[in-house]
Amino acid sequence: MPELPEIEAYRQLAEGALQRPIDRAVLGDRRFARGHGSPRDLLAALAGASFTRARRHGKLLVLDLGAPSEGRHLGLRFGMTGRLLLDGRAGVERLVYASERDVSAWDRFTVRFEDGGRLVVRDPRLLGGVELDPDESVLGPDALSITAAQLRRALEHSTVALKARLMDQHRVAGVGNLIADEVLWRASLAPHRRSGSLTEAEQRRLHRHLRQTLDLLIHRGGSHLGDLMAERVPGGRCPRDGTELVRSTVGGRTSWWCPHHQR
DNA sequence: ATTGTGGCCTGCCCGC
DNA sequence: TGCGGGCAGGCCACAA
Repeated sequence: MPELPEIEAYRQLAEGALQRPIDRAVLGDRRFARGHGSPRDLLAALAGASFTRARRHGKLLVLDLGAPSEGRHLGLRFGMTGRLLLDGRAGVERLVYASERDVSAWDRFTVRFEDGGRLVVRDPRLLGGVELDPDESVLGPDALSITAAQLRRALEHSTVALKARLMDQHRVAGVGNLIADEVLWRASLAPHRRSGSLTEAEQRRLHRHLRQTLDLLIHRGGSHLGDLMAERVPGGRCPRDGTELVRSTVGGRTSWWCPHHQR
């Protein structure tokens, strides 16, 4: 599924869409328009403009707009099955849990450029969305660049499960279910640990593994390429010590973890 | 304010 | 071979 590494790949792909005059944009499904503004206003802001910058904040891809929509921003979300395509090229090859079929009926949002090219969000399940001027202030620090002090503030004084807190986009932006399992496994921390119970040493360890893991997965090319991924199945074993992994629900999400070394 | 829960959405896999 | 139930989880509305 698209987590931070995939969105980063989409961002890099979208850089190829900058400074290209937009003819018009089309919504393949009205439900894909999110936020308070009307779909009409969203499409009107794009016509005749161009993208000036491609940014990423957690799992939100933001394309800044130039004249005549200077100061406005297009936000793209990809849910768990959304892909980004530019001129027919995909941002990532493989997306776990998502179909890899090439079905244009799943094109929920298309930006047509005057040069004939297209930027497309293809999302079978409609869990993603497009929004004009998304409120970025509700997002926590980006997980890739978060400082140790910021992570400590995101975790402290809470009895909520550590994993739930880590996945709360208002606290830390960019960590999804697969990466949360991978990071906690690497940091030897149990997902159900109370967020505020971490010692300073554990906080530092988690911070180090969070950034290292994201960096690693970006370079490997996907959130599904973690060392734990293949074992997130019944009977799966810890790649570190061979212990059978436990499956439990933490923060409403399926979690796989090692009862031996994750404490 | 904080926290937990259920619903949305639909392709895919498994068992019958 | 076809069919139906269950599963996947990011995000949001809603309740307590």
